[in-house]
Amino acid sequence: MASSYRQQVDEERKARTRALLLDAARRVFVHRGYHAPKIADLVAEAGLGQGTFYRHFSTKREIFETLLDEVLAGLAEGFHEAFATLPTTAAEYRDASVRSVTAAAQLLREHRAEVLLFLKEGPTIDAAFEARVAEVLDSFAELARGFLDHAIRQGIARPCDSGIVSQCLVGLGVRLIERGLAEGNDLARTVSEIVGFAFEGFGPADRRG
Amino acid sequence: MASSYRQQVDEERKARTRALLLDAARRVFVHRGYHAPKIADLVAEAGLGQGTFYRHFSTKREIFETLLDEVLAGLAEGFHEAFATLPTTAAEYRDASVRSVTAAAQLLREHRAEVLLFLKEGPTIDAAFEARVAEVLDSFAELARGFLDHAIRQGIARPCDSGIVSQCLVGLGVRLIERGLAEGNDLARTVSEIVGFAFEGFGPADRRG
Amino acid sequence: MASSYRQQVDEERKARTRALLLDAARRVFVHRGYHAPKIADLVAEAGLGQGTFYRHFSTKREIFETLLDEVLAGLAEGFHEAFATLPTTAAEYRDASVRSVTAAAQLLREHRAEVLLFLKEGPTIDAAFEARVAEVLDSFAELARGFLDHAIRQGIARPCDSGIVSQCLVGLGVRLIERGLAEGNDLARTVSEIVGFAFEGFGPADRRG
Amino acid sequence: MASSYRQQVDEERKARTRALLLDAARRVFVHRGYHAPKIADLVAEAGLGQGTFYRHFSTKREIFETLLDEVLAGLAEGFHEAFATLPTTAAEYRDASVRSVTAAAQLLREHRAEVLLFLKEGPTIDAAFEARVAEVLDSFAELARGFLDHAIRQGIARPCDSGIVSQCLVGLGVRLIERGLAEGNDLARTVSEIVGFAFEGFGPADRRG
DNA sequence: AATGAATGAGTGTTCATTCAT
DNA sequence: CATGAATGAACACTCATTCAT
Repeated sequence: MASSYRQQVDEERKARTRALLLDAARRVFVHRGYHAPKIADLVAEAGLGQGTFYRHFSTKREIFETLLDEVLAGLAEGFHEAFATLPTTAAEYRDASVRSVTAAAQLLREHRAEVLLFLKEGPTIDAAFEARVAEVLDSFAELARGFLDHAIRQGIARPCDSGIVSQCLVGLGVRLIERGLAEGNDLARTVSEIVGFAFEGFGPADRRG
Repeated sequence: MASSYRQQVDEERKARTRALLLDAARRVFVHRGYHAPKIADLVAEAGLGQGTFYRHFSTKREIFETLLDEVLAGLAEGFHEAFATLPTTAAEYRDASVRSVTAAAQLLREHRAEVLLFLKEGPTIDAAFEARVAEVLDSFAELARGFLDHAIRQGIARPCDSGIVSQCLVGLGVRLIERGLAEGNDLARTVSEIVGFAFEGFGPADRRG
Repeated sequence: MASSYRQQVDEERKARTRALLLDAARRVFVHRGYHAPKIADLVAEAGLGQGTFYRHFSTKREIFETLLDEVLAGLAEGFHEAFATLPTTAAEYRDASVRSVTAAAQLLREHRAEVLLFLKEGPTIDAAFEARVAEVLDSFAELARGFLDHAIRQGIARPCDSGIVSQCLVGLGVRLIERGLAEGNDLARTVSEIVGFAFEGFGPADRRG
Repeated sequence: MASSYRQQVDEERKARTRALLLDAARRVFVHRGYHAPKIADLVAEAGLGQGTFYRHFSTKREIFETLLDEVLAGLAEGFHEAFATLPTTAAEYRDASVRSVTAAAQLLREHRAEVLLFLKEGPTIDAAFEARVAEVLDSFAELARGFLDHAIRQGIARPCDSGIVSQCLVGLGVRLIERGLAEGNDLARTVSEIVGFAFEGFGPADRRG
């Protein structure tokens, strides 16, 4: 019993130390990128000993990946929720889009620093990590494409190459995150502009009914 | 003078060696990114001695920046040409856009590897380099915004927040380059889809006249 | 506290390692001078790893200076003692000089290797180090000058330019150290000759009373 | 004949280049010491090409030694002259000493920078060079000892250990050169003090007749 | 003969990793 | 479990030397 208690205390301490490391790593990576900081910088920020790092992670890459796994896992649920329902009528479609995009933008805004980290540094770590980033973005494109194909079939959307257009939507979203165009109080405004652009482009209003 | 001849010969040899280095660096960076290769890898690829590198560049960062200065300088002219004229009527506007976007896409396609290198690795080198990349992308956004504002004033385009929409266009373009959606024979097709999307969005066709 | 114990143990280990380095450096510098040995030679002599050097010192210059700070600090006390008292009568003066010079010579003899190192290599390291050596020698000259001026005022010494004569005394001492003329059993003999020369020169005995 | 003319022109050019190198080396060594400057610094100061150095000398040590051989050769004659005659009477002895020391001091003053270079840097180059410096100083000591022994035998000088006293005289001289105490207009004064000190020491005047 | 571009062995220095405490 | 001193492989960089011109 005593030993089991001891074991539990140790486990908790270990978990706490690990959390300190991950938190420090997040701050350091966000501030200085992936490549510049050394292991020594991470443990210094965490206020821990040099050797402690290796009791929890074996490389800088590993702690970086762990960090982003956590971030992605945190986002996944929110996204699933944001894009849960497929609208069926044209009227619903636009409103639903505004709601979904707003929810997504809010989510991303809350985790902007980490998301940017993932987008910016991820592709430069190694081929495997680059593939992960590509996969995530492609999964968004797939999501968008699903909606778009559905809408086209329903006659709600103009027939178009959904493969290309969905990638455009992803690119557009990434750029807006990078530029921080949904920061401050601009969110509603920005979402409205995005959805407007996505639905109608910037072409002449008079061509529309 | 013999000495002047000697001087010229030496200069040419030096220029040739420098070109060998830059060329090798381009191949290596495109293949393995900025961070992974060591100076030794660059000179090995160039077939030159280790010390030769330092007669021409003083850091990896310097040769990388030189390389991309050359690439950007090479692209600048082509872009200037591609977007030289502002159309005045709605009919012209779309055709002109197709022509310009096609020209730009062709240009980017020819230098895709270097452009991707610049976009992917640039922001991870240091703050100064990150700023340069941001500046280049923003200058494209500014270009787009100028066209858009002009078109809005002419009544050719729907009134919209040109600041946001122009950034969307940049993001969309970057994503298509990254995904290679204008490779192969798809260029005309892709351009047509982009322009279609940009002018009309994916909204219902029936809303248009 | 266990952690305080740990801290102390680590501190001691670090101090021991530092001492090993300084000791090895002394042997190597004495044997081969300042310029010839590489950092690698110092750590090899100490039986330590290459990187260990940089945990304690940042340049060869730094360890050299540290070494000589220690030597000078060690000598300072002895010298202070050796030259503590100002004699007041002519009879005392000569005896006191013999005692002081003997004590100083003994001290220097014990640390001859390091003193020679300081005198020989110090001025060739850089301007700052050269200035330090000059300062030390000048401080000896000042010391001598003080005694001399005192003696002149007391009528114990012949009026002379104490600035020049004190520098002569320093030079004479340095030379005897360099030539090792107080080594072996010659100390008493040498001191006697020096004091004799300093008090009476080599001029004809018959000119004296 | 033509070829012989060409040969002579080439030889002269070579000699001129060699002189440029030696002159530049002297300036650089005097200014920055032996160890700090690289070959590149020597040729830069000479305004010559990097490779040119190796057509005349094979190492930095060689040009340094050549340089000092020239300096020493230049001094040798002057010294020989300065100390040519052995005085025979006490009266002569002191005057002759003043004359000799003055001549020597003038000579050294004219070449002070090179002499200091030799004294300071010489012993830190390698064992062989150190031995050369020691040999030169010892030869001066031998010279002094010869005079001293002669004077003692003549009853002109007080019997003393001429081995020790002659080394004292050398050390005293070296120190005065180092401190520059015979610069400016002080030469006569300094010489007078030196000779006074050497002949009579600083002991009480009243002990003398 | 003089040149200066090219060279690569040699060296200082960093930093991920180990391990005794 | 946590630590931080010690480590040495890895790397950046220098500079004496060579050699084609």
